[in-house]
Parts: sequence; C-alpha cells; structure tokens
Amino acid sequence: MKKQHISEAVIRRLPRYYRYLDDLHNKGVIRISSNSLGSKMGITASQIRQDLSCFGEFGQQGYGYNVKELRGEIGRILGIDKKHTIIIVGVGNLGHALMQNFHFAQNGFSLEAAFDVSPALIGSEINGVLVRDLEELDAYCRASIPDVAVLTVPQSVAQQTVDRLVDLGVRGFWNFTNREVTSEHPDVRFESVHFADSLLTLSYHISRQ
Amino acid sequence: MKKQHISEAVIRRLPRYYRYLDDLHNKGVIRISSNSLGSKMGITASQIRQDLSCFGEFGQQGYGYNVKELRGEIGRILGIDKKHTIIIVGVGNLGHALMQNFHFAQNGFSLEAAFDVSPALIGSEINGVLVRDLEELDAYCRASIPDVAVLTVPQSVAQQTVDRLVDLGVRGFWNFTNREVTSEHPDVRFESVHFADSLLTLSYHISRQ
DNA sequence: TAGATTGTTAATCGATTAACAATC
DNA sequence: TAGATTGTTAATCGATTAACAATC
Repeated sequence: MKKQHISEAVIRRLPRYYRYLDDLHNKGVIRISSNSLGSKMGITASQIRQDLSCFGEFGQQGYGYNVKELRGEIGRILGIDKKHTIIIVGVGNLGHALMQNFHFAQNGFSLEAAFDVSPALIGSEINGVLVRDLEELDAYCRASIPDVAVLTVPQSVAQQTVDRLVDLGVRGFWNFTNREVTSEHPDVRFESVHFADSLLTLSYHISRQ
Repeated sequence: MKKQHISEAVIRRLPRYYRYLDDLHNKGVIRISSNSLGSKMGITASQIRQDLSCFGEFGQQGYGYNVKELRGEIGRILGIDKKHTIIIVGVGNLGHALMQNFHFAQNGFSLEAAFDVSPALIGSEINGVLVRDLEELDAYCRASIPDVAVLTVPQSVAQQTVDRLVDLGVRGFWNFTNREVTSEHPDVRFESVHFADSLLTLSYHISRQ
C-alpha cells in the first residue's frame, strides 16, 4: 500500500480491471502490457499504470503484467480474499433474483441467510440458503454479525431497517431500495444500486441523437 | 440548451437531483435554494448552480428555485416526458423482478413487451405485460422499434442478442448481463448495471476500516 | 545487447469551489 | 429598499495524459 488517499474514481475502476483480467486469464492469456489492456478497455495505458501505482508495483519492465498475478493482487485490494459474510433482508422478486443468480462466492462473499416477513417464504431454502423470519434478525446478528446486509426491503421500511441493523453492528449495506439511506455511525458504508438513475442517464443520451 | 458539451459527471448527477426534487415536491415543499438543496444532498451549492447552468436559467435571484418547476425542467432534460418505449429480453428472475417492481412509467418508459425462450413463460402476462416467444422478436421489432431493450439474458447470449437487436434498429440497451457488450454502430448506447462492480467497491471499503 | 515496458514525474486538462456583480 | 440568492467568471483543486529515465 503506497498512497495515503486513494480517490473514489480509482476504486471504481478496480472491479472493471478485475473483470477484464479474470476474462483474460480464463482465455489462457499469461501476460499483458498496460498498452494492450488499455486498448481492450478503451482507456489509456497511463491511467492503468497510474491507478496500479497507488497500491504497489505489480509489473515488470519490458514484460508487462502477469495476468493471473495481477488479478490476484487486485482481488486482494478489493478484499475478495476476505471471505466476507452477507445476509439478504427482504426476499421479494429482487432479493430472490439475487439469491438465485448472483455469484456471491465469486466476489468473496458468503451468503449466510435471508430474512423476510412472509410466512410463505419463511423456512424455505433458495439456492441452499435458508429464508428466516425477520423476527429472528436480532438474535441472528447477536450470534454473528454479518459484514454486509443486502437491502431489498420495500422503500417504506428502508431507513428503519438500516437503523436496526446498524444497532446490531452491521457496517456495510448494499442498497437496492432506490432510497437514500443514511446513518449517524461514522464506520457505516452504503453502496447503492439506483436502477432509475441508471435508466435515466440512458434516457438522457437516447433523447438527443 | 446552453453548453456545447455536457460532461458525463454532470449527466450522472441529474437523476439524483430529480429524485431529491421529486421527494421535496411530494413533501409539499414549494421553493428551495441551491444552498439548502446542497446541504440536503451533501454537495456544494456552487456545484448545483454550475450543473444547472449547463442547461438554462431555472432560478430566480433572492428566491431560489421553484421545486415543481425545476423537477419538470430536469425531467425534460432527462427525457422523462418523451414516452420512450422499452422491451425486456430475457424473463429470468431478474427480468421478472424488473417487470414486477420497477416503475418504468415513472421514468418515462412504456414497457411494451417481454421476450423469452421458455414455453412455461410464453403467453403469460406479468404485471399486464405479455411475455412473447423470442422467435417473434424480429417480427415484433419490424412492426415497431423499441427505443430501449433491457438485457436480462444469460451471459452466453448477451453479445449475439445485442447484435440481433442492433440489426433490427434498437439503439439503447440497459444491460444487466454483467458482460461488456459492444456495437460497431455509432448511435448505439449502452448503460450497464454491474452488480459485482458495485458490491466489490463496498468490499474494498469495508476491508479497510 | 536491443527492445519493450514499467513506475513515476511533469504537463495538461477538466471539474469543483469560491467569489461577486446582477437582480429579484 | 434591503436581503437573499441567482448565474457566471475566476481561482483552485484533482484527475488524466504525456514523457522519460530506469530496468527487465
């Protein structure tokens, strides 16, 4: 770790680097230069080298980067090796879809449990994960605090769910409620997926061409 | 429209402005200054005024902005008033979740149809929208080209689906496949929702505190 | 060794913030 | 009118790109 402060812009590019490197590795590519990676990704070689230099020296002059090694390094920077634990709160369509399709393990997360209020769901297993009664949430967290909670609850209970989980010790939130949620607690981190924001930027672009 | 080139950074903030203004309007707030909107959103008043000035003059000295009016202006800038048409290609868990939960109409989109290969789904209606046989896609698009296609197909057919739709005239793609998709065609726009990228940035942050 | 490519420093470019005259 | 707040210009800050010595 070299730099004091790493900008959010750099951090947001790391998963994309990881994705490309993973792809290259799966295709059997052994080494790559910042130049050819840059042209594949549509960014400058300079930016890649500058970004990586925030975290260390991963390349070799005259050779470039070893794909597998660099993927590993970026994986470690992102914390993929940390085996974080995660729970899903709210098993509606979206929560269900994430349980069924999203590869938590591939991203270094172990999906431990899901919670909902619906009697029809409670006790069932989705993709090997038990859906528990939301009433059990407190007891569950007191036994072991998950690193992250996926918020797929209705908008109306988004903030109160956050408050409850923060009180229980949860510090990471992956927020799909399309609501801004906050916390007083300084260590709490939110990462929001705003579907509408995404579609609206597309709307903006297609509206003027 | 004042400025020649609007930066992507500005564009990506617009939906958030819209969201906040919509919220304020629903709470009955009539007017707001850049200063108080800024502190609500955690950004500077300067940035808000600078951003808005790219598109016109929407405020009044000594008064601020009329909430409803400004929401309307930003809505128009984003194209929410344009009544874009959209189709969903791939009705798995995620496609299904979007059909059930996402408020397309609220964001200026009319969801016209969905397509899948599964005989169990074809012919059914989800939230008032007919699921059609993917075989019908070509005929459907020849009758009327949707502005946007939601890509919720499996990764393995992501790019070929794009190619097919671009050939049919579709120019906007809301991509959920977690794959980079591209097109030679210069007018085609992609907006990708990369779940893994989002979770990995969260992973990064919680890994170091 | 010669060629290739890194990591890093310097230069450029763009985005954010501050300041303020204009004006409701 | 006086106070408030805009839109815009200027100043600052940060991020991206270019250049190049170091070195595999």
